[in-house]
Amino acid sequence: MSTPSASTSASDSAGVVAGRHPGGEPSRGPVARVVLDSPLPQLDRLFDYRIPPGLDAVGPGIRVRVPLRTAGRTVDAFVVETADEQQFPGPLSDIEAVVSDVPVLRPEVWALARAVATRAAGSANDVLRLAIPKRQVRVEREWLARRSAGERAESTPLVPAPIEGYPAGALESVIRDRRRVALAAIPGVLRSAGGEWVGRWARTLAEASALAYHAGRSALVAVPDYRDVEQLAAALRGIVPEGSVVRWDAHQPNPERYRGLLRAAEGPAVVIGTRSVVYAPAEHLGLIAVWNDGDPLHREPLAPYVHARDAALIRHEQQGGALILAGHARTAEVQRLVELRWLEAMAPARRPRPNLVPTASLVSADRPAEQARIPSSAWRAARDALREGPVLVQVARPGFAPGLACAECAAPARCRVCGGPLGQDRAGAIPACRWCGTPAPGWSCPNCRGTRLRTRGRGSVRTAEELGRAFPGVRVRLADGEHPLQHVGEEPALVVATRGAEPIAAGGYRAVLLLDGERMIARESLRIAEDCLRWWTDAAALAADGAPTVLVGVGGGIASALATWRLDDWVRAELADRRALRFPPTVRAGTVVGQPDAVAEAVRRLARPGLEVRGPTPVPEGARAILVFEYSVGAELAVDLRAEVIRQSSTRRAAPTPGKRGRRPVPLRVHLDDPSPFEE
DNA sequence: AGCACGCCGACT
DNA sequence: GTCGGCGTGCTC
Repeated sequence: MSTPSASTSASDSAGVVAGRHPGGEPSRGPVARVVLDSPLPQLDRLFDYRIPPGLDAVGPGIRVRVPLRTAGRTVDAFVVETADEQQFPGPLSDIEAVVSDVPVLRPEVWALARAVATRAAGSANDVLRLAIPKRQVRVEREWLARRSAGERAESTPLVPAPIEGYPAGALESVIRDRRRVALAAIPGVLRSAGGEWVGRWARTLAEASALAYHAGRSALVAVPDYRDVEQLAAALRGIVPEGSVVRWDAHQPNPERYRGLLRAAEGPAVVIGTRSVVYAPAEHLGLIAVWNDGDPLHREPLAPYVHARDAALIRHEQQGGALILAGHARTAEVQRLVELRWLEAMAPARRPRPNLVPTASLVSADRPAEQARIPSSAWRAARDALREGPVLVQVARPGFAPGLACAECAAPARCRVCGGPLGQDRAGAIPACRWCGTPAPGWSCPNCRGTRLRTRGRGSVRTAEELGRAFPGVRVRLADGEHPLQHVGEEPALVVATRGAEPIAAGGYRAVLLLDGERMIARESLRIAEDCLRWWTDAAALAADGAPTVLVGVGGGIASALATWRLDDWVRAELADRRALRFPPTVRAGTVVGQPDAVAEAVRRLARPGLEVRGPTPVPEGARAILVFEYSVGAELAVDLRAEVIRQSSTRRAAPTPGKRGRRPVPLRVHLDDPSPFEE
């Protein structure tokens, strides 16, 4: 077989269809082109339907129901556009009903969904699911009532403040001239106009958003999690009118999300939220910003798996406006764009010089057990700082003991169900698997039949207990996934937090201890160094100005990059290393998973210069092939991959195992820019 | 997904 | 002669 073309037999089949319906003259009259709400890849294109007399409300963006093939079967659809003449050559069916005449699919969002899906070899439908929350009739009625009453969300505009910490006027001109920048955030915390303590980064992005808003445009800001959304919301108070801020995150109940959609579509707004906020409606886009794009939460786990940063780049190209990719530490992806001069690098007016102390050596044999993990310099820093205020202690893992081992033979204790490591949540708790959660009471060692367990490593709970004993009289507070804590006051306290769960302290921490650096950096992953720098800089950024941050147990280049805050030098070298190894993001990589013969056939048909195929290799779901390819062939490859998915989904039937009828055919799953082949 | 169309074996 | 097997392809 030769290389498949994207439009294999489009003209043929159109002819056949027209021939089959000799009575079907292309008709005149109002026609709606709709996108069907169906997961089938072969239905992921526009369909023409006649707008019957009486359905005057049909217009772009509204939700309708349409018949599909047989009477009785109807599906939901969004009207993308209306026209006077049909494009489809056969006879058209009528739109069956208008579900709601509120235009919820805005044209700019449709264009974005289509482009994002095409680039990722996925369905625009799947993207629309992220862009448009479920309809809420009550919310819609309230909104319509308010609107017909002539109420507008406008309130008195506030005067935008100059953006602090960057060269005078620099960031302002980025918003005004709609440029795109890689922004180095300034570490530290400050009090927002509303009196709450927030990271400086949040203030900067709030001010940038306000500038866009005051120019009569919308700003979209994507952050990793709801805690960051709250910081940003706090930073925006007093900077833009209350009614102009829309929150867009999964933590919100659906009615709130739907209300947010309607509000964002209404006109200029500052829409802040987690990854899917990049799909929020914004007819006039003044700014799209992504905070901390290295955080894995920006990866969308639903097909077509598009990273918020990538969606933001596409949206910027389509709609213009300023683009800001900001973080304390720059990602390799952003560094690549800086080196291509597609992004300008923008640094603070003065290089931040946090008081950072790496301590490589940990050996302290003759000290009490509680202190063994903490070098004396860090110990002194904590003790001194605790006289003045809160001290942050960052650890790698939650719980009491992240690992357990046989007390006799020292073999690591593993889960009988999945082979994962056993751990303990509390001292003396029943051991449980850290991967699947299965408890393991009455454990016995498969190696030596021993039944006693010994702890390996220290989680947040154990660290907190030990520090409590070491600093009698000091309040110890715990912050991790199970014990969420967003703010602490300025009274002395030891705050033990897992990475990423650090609360903000009023006035900043008087000292920060990064305890498990050695353990964190030891993990095997392509981006582990990048991740560590992000975890450490984000924690160091919570320190009060001048307060010491001690990185324990890590030396070498990464420690000095952190200590000197020369983070861009470091990521430049990192990207160079990856280029030498042909690793992302200097090339793109993707995976194709499905039945072994289907995957094999797909990769055979996709072969081309600029594409390297690794595998297929067996995986639980069948087989997986890894595609490594140049950016220059990405667009074409995605289109051909998509054609292959459609071809297989409409021709392939039951599994090749004979005899077994009705076996569901495993669809071919495509995941472009999948990081998994490079982890472990 | 459903469902129609189509081209080969045993029935009134 | 035809009823019906489910393989193949389409859904405006």
